[in-house]
Amino acid sequence: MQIRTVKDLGAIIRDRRKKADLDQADLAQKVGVSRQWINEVEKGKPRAEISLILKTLDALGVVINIDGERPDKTGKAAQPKTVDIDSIIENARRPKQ
Amino acid sequence: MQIRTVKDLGAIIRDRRKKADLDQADLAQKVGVSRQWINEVEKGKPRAEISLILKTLDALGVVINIDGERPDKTGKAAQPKTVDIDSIIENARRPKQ
DNA sequence: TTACAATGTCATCGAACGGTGACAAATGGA
DNA sequence: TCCATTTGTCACCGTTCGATGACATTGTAA
Repeated sequence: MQIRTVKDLGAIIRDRRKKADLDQADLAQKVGVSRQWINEVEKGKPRAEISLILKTLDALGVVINIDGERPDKTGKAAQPKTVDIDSIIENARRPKQ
Repeated sequence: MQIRTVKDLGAIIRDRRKKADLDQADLAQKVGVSRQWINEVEKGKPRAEISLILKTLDALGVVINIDGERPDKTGKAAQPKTVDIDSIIENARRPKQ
């Protein structure tokens, strides 16, 4: 499954927590955060700290990985497969602003 | 590649930024954050906001995905493949604390 | 070396963090 | 239904966030 938003992340965490037969308090203790924090994160808290998120996923045995470039049609910020000469020239132009 | 720590994340971001031929200021503008924030994140800032991290990865065309259970030997918090009856019973026991 | 771009670092500031303690609402079993 | 567990939500508080502006350091091409 692919993760693009904090809501995706919250859904994953809630799903895995339930599959592990843990309540929010159990998971909170395992991770070392408050029960309220787990609750908010599962609902998609946008400003949660990345390291706590990583600890939470780790506690649930969830593996995050990165693929190569995003396939063209899949994401909104598709990457050009070839070198973008124009942008390189643009970057090389002297007055950046 | 697998991501387990904020340092992994920072390394990915720096690597992809350079491959995209962007400097920190370019990426910052694309994501909508300050150049300093990009700088700190690339060095493994542990308390960065998850939503900004996701926006950054998206801007770089980096796809994050989740696999099933972590393979036994790979991670420190390995998940039992079978149902853990003991922990279920423990959870079911009346006085939680 | 000189000069400029890129990166690293600092202080300041308003805003939001996460923890705690408490209570209400929802859920589920007897 | 009753009752306990779980989840959702609130106010308070000390800490840290990320933006800004400035300056130092490093990298690199002329």
